[in-house]
Amino acid sequence: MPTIKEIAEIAGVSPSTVSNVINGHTNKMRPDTLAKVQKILKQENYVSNMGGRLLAKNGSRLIVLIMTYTRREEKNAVQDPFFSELIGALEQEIRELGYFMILYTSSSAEESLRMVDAWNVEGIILQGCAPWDCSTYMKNTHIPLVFIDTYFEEGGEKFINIGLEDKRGGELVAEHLIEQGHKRIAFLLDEQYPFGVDAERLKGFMNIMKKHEIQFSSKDDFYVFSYRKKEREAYFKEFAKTHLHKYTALCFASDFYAADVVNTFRDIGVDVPEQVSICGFDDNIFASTCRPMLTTVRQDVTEKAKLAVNRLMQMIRNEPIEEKDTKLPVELVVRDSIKRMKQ
Amino acid sequence: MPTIKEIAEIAGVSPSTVSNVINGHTNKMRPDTLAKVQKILKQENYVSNMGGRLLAKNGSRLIVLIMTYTRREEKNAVQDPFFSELIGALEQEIRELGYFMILYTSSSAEESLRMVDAWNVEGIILQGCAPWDCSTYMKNTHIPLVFIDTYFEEGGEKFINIGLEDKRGGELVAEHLIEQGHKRIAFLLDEQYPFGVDAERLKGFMNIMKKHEIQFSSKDDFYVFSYRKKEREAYFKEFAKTHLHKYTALCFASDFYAADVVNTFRDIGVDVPEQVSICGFDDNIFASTCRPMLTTVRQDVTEKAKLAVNRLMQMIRNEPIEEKDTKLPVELVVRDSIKRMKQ
DNA sequence: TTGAAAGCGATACCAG
DNA sequence: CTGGTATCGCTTTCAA
Repeated sequence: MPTIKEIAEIAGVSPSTVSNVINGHTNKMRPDTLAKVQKILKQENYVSNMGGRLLAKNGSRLIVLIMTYTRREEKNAVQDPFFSELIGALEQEIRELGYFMILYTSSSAEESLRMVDAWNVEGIILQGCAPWDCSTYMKNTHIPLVFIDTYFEEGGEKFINIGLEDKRGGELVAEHLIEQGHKRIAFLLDEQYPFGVDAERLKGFMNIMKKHEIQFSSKDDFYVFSYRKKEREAYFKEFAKTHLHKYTALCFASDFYAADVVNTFRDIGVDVPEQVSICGFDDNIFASTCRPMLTTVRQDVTEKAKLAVNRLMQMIRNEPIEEKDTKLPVELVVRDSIKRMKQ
Repeated sequence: MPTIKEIAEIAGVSPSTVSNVINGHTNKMRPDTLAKVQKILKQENYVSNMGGRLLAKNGSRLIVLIMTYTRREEKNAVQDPFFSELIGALEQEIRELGYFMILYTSSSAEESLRMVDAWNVEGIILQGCAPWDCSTYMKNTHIPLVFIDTYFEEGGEKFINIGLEDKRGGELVAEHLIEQGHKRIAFLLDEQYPFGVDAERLKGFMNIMKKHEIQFSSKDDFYVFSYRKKEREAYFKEFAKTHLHKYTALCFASDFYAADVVNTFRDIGVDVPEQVSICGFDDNIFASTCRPMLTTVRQDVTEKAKLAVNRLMQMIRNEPIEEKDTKLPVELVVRDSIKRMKQ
């Protein structure tokens, strides 16, 4: 791995000239020196030493993806195909732009930011940040920062976020169920006091229920299960015994849980959708890998990743951002887990 | 973010002394200077600048995970929970050791190695490297390098690898099926000429078939389907019509495909395990998320990740490695996808 | 149009 | 025991 100095020597020019060629400061340069240096650069297989770059305060070409798992800390979290698809798509975008991706699961905002400083990171993509943590990040760094799927407590209009029409998704679910003749519907979540995407999905759902004057009480028809597999499945079994008779349809904020319920119900002889309809959210691999296949709301994770990186690049290049909070469209995908009720 | 020089100034010592404190060269140092510097380091929240470190040829604290997708390039690859579990576990280990992880999906070995040089990477973990590519890596770098799940074409004894008792896994499958009274068994793969883990799994399977003198011809009883979802499912449906009657059990080299077959068969009214038994491999989330749940061979991905990082650290610290090719144990997990046949 | 030199932050050697 | 100084590779400013 040759250095700039060595290249310069071979080319018979000074290191500055080589540096200029590399960095494209090439407007007032004689074409033949340019050509000569470029040729040697290529032929010697020059790779710029990142240590030098960093130190000289040139860009580090480093983007860090910070993932903060708030719950589902167990294997679930990491086995969730949403994460791997996101990571994969992000990495690809970043690499194709000539950047490198550091993956960092955050224990604390402070720690994350220390490492951002240490590495002179050019941009941060933050996934799974809790609303109350966002401002910690914003206050303590001026590095370009893009949130993914985040809803903010306050001052959110200053943050750049790539999210989803979560509320609309919830509405789609409710509209579809009502259209299919369902009138007694429950919503199940893994969090007593939902926030972020789950809260929005629920909100949209409730909006439509209200609009159509269908009975739904967030006290009686909203149920909370555990994110831990064993407890969750026990809960579903219990639910089947004690509450299921009250409903014709059950809604979930993710396919992961919806698929789990379908399986658990099957194990105890509850037929989906004959005895109860189930609706998921995300349209990830679990939706089509489950039988019956889930009716669900589709989101395009790869698109989300691409947009996040593009937005970040705009910030890095100091371009103005017209749309700070992007909400990608959602779409209802009708499959087999919802039964049409007799009117 | 203060620099060493600034810390030195505040402490009233020289930069060298501060550096010595940071790097633990502290044996011949007066305890009070040590204490003083340490205090200021903490109070000023010192974070060492990685550019400086890199340039001074101190460790970069960088580990790169290179993932080479050979096939299943589509969403499957990246949605495969194996990858996310591996990535997650690797990141955690690496971070806890005070290192940082760069994630890089490789287009070519050369490109990967250029970036390894540029960043002064301390260690490489290589997942999914095809046998014929391994030596490219080995020949062109002296950076510590650990392979995951790799079988080598030749000279493999020089490589450090963390793998699985794949062959034993194949044996377990065959033994179990035979024990359950199956005599007509097919093996299905997504590759005409399997290599790596798939080849070993198949080999182990065939060994046992031969040992028990049960008919299995790699010409007639070995089937190749496509890794593309649509084509694959079409293939399975066709298979059900034309070949299924010849077998009582079907073996796969991954839960991903086994679960897919279970679902596809269900769609066309083929009952698993009543009409045919199915066996998977990996015991990942698809195995227990599928109905009937899959009988399969368990591997511990997290353990694999931990071992890989530990082995890499040994190499980085120049410690001798007693075991170059580690094969983690496998275990048969009996669930519901294999029927006991009448003898 | 090109080059010399300073400086970025951390380390290590050697002198005191 | 501590500090001065050269060094790593690259960028940038300014002078020629």
